[in-house]
Amino acid sequence: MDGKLTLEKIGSLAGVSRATVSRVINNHPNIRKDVRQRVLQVIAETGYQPNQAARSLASKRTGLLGLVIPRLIQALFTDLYYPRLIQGISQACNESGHTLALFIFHTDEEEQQLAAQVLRQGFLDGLIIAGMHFSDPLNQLLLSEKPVLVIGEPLAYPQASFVDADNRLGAYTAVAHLISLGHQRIATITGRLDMAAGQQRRQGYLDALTEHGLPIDEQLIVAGDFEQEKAYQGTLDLLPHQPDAIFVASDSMALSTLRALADAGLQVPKDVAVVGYDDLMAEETAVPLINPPLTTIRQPIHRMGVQAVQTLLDIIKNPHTPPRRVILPTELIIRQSCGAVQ
Amino acid sequence: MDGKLTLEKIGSLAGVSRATVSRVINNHPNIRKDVRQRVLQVIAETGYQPNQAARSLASKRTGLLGLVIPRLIQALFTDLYYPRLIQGISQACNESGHTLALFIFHTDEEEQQLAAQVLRQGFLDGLIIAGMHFSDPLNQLLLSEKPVLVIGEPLAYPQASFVDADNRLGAYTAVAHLISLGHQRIATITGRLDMAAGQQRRQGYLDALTEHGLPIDEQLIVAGDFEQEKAYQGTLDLLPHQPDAIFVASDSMALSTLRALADAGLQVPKDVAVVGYDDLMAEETAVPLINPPLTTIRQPIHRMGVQAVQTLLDIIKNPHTPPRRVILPTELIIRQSCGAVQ
DNA sequence: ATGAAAGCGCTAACAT
DNA sequence: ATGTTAGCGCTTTCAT
Repeated sequence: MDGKLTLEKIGSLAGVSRATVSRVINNHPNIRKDVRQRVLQVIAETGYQPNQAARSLASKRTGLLGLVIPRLIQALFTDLYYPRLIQGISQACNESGHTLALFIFHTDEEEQQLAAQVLRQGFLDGLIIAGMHFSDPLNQLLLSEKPVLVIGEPLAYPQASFVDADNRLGAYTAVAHLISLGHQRIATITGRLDMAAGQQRRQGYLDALTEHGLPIDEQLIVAGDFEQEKAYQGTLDLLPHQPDAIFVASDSMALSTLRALADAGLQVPKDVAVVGYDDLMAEETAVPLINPPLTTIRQPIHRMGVQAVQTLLDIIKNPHTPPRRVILPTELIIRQSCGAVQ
Repeated sequence: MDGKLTLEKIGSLAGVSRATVSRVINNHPNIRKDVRQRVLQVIAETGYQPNQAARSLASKRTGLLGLVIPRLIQALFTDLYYPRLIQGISQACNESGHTLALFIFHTDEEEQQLAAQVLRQGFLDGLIIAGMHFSDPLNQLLLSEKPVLVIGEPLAYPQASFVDADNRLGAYTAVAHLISLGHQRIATITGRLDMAAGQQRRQGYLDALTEHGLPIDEQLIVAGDFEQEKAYQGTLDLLPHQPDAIFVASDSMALSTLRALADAGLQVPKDVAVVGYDDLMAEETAVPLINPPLTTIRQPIHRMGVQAVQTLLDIIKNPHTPPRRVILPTELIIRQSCGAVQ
């Protein structure tokens, strides 16, 4: 009974041609009210669902947006950045009637192999790439004809459209806050410097010191990589230079810093103040148990996801227009680790 | 130059018909070695990519597997269960040459509306549903013709295929462990009892007490819902009945229990031992900072994801066969909160 | 082992 | 405002 419904059949049931039914389904103008009603009626009664493949073949659109997440497995396991991003992206997809295809690459080979396949002809209407770094083989995707939007400014590709949070200003705010609390020897543990997030947060740190007339001391700058191990060691390495505060470029690293300081017998914030970045330790879970609760810069991750989809759809709709550069604001979240509050 | 490549064109370049090229691409047998070579050669040289929509239209397969996650936003924000599950599912999809379409529902309406659309004709080859509860509107998806696999046993639909971890045995193991440590008044905070995970873990708790000759004391059983708030209050409610240990049906709730006990001035594990469930506080992040580190039951979440895809593909390949019931083992992870180690 | 040809179900240009 | 018709690019019988 079911399963064999086609436009043609719906048309004959409604007493119109299949073209009219198609127009009704696709919300074309210039359809008589009563005809539209009748057609919708039949569609509802029969439970007809258009065949997606046929639509795609004829229209050259699939309604599929791809989200590509590179091989930094660690991050996906470790914190809630990607879950929140995906949440935002998914929500925006639902709202715009698109479907989200998720590509997570687990190995370099997979990344190489599948990257090409992601671009399969007529498979995706557009592509969102999250978390690239400079030498990422995913960069090749940026060169395709397909509409692409990157999350996190891709420094090596100034012509690419992207959505990002204001890393420089976020870091600046964090450090300025520490300065306002009276700290003078403010150290930093940076993120990966081959990613915009790492570079720009470092720049914000430097700018804050400079603009407030504090000297830049290279010994107070440790190169991290967003991973915990280096952050732990980096913190220990900083101690001989007696920082009175540390700005750590991610919360995940900041946890290691807290641990290292505790292991060294130092109290936070009494001996050393700490500010993180990301606000990924959700209130509801770990925060109340982390001691002391982490002052940090919150990124509007969910909104970045939503924005990414909206911007991508705009690119799809208006190709051959200048690249989009969307930069969202961040927010200073004050908790105990900076010493501003008890 | 590019972009207009079709089977026909590849065929003429290789000196064969388009049918032969199709066979080569789809690894059909009965193709002369040299012909296959020649065709593959041309494909590689031209960078030809088959048009997905056309393939789907003709073959009635899309290579798309859907993953549906119901509207329990909270969970996605809060812990790493879904990220790990998605990771496993994605990996298995990559390996089998399928693409993962992700559907996250954020509101009830979305769930109602989109659930039908997920079933759009010829859009998905199959469907994985994660984290349903009894009255979930998603249950309607189980009634469709489409191959469906559920993660987490759907108690109301005994004929559905599913993958789950052994909740009952996991809980049993946790409680038996507490008993072996000499605890006598073991309380529990259960999960949602309208989900198998909640019900079965509760059953495991009961079985462990019974089999070890301990009495069941209803006052030591608090109904939780996998959320933090009830767990906090539930823990406080338990205290007058002087439990010497608490088995909490999820790590997330167990954190609240730890907090409540601390707030009540009780020491863990000295005054009260605690065992959680899930092992979602990844070693690399919060664990070292949670005090005391949580003894817990680890679920093979990643493997459940992989298994889900494999089982679904098996169902797609062999329809009209009995439902699959895959139950994976769990593992007791001993840390400090149970008092077994220092 | 290969080719010819018939669709798959829809959209969109064209015609009226 | 609606119908007619020509593909879209592939898979899959059916021949040979």
